[in-house]
Amino acid sequence: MQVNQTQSIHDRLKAFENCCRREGLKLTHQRLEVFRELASTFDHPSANTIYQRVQARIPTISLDTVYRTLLTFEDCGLVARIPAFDDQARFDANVSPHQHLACTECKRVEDLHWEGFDEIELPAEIGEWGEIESKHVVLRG
Amino acid sequence: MQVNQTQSIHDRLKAFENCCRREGLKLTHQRLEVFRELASTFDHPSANTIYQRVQARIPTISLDTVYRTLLTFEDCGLVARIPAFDDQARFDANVSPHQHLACTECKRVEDLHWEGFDEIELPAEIGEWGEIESKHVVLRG
DNA sequence: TTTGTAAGTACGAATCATTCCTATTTATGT
DNA sequence: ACATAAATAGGAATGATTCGTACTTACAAA
Repeated sequence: MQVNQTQSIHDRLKAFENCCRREGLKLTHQRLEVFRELASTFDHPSANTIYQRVQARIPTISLDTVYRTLLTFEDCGLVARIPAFDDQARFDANVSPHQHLACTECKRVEDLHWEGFDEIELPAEIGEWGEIESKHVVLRG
Repeated sequence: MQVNQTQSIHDRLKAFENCCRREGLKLTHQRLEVFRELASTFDHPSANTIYQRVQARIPTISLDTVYRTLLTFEDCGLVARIPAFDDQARFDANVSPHQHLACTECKRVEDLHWEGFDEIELPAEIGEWGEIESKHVVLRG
């Protein structure tokens, strides 16, 4: 049950509501707006950026709530944490498999659809480990 | 101008000295011990771990010096920074192209030689960007 | 070998992202 | 409408990393 990028915002919010119900999460104003914000942009914002944007609609929201909400969503598989830079995490509501380009100059983060990357086989030694959590690519521009 | 993993510690230290001379870096006791420490293990330590280990030989060394030294080495291409976890950077004196497995449970980081990964072609859109800085893989175990 | 000096270091303070604490508020089942 | 467990706000705490600055040292030139 993945949130597909091609769905409309409305459909994605419906899917979001279903997911919350399924996971036993309360459907709060804050969670709805944080998700809506992330689902309606493609610029992979940081927690602080999301905080500032959501403040326009919920002036009293706290940064802590944004952080907690994003962590909750990450645990549910609703959003992906992108380790684009080592000082600040970025987030993406598109959880379908894809990679990212992160510019170390302008701090922009873009989607990268890298054919072949997800197809090549992982080395055998990985069998001894566990589940793959993430694959990440960073470039300088 | 890469420090090859197969070289002996002695040869690697020689190569290190040459690199410092070439870059106009003073060959200080602190730099030598930080490099020696990193070049003699395979466990990809954090700055703080390196600090603690080097303290055995230089009791007065400061954590700040370790951080500055590692950054200097990174700029020279003497060590690689591994963004294994988002709270703490790890370092590797092996700068030849390879990947890493990072266990989110036990925080161990291992080398991963992933045949094929370095061979597959990058998408064309990357031409518009700049130099590739790093490619990164994380797994959970 | 001695010396001048720019580079490097130590150490505490500052920064910045993220998380914790706790009193207050709210979504949701009954 | 109510009870209650979950969620939130806001400020304090944490932890990695970096700065400011006075002291020290590697190294080149004499």
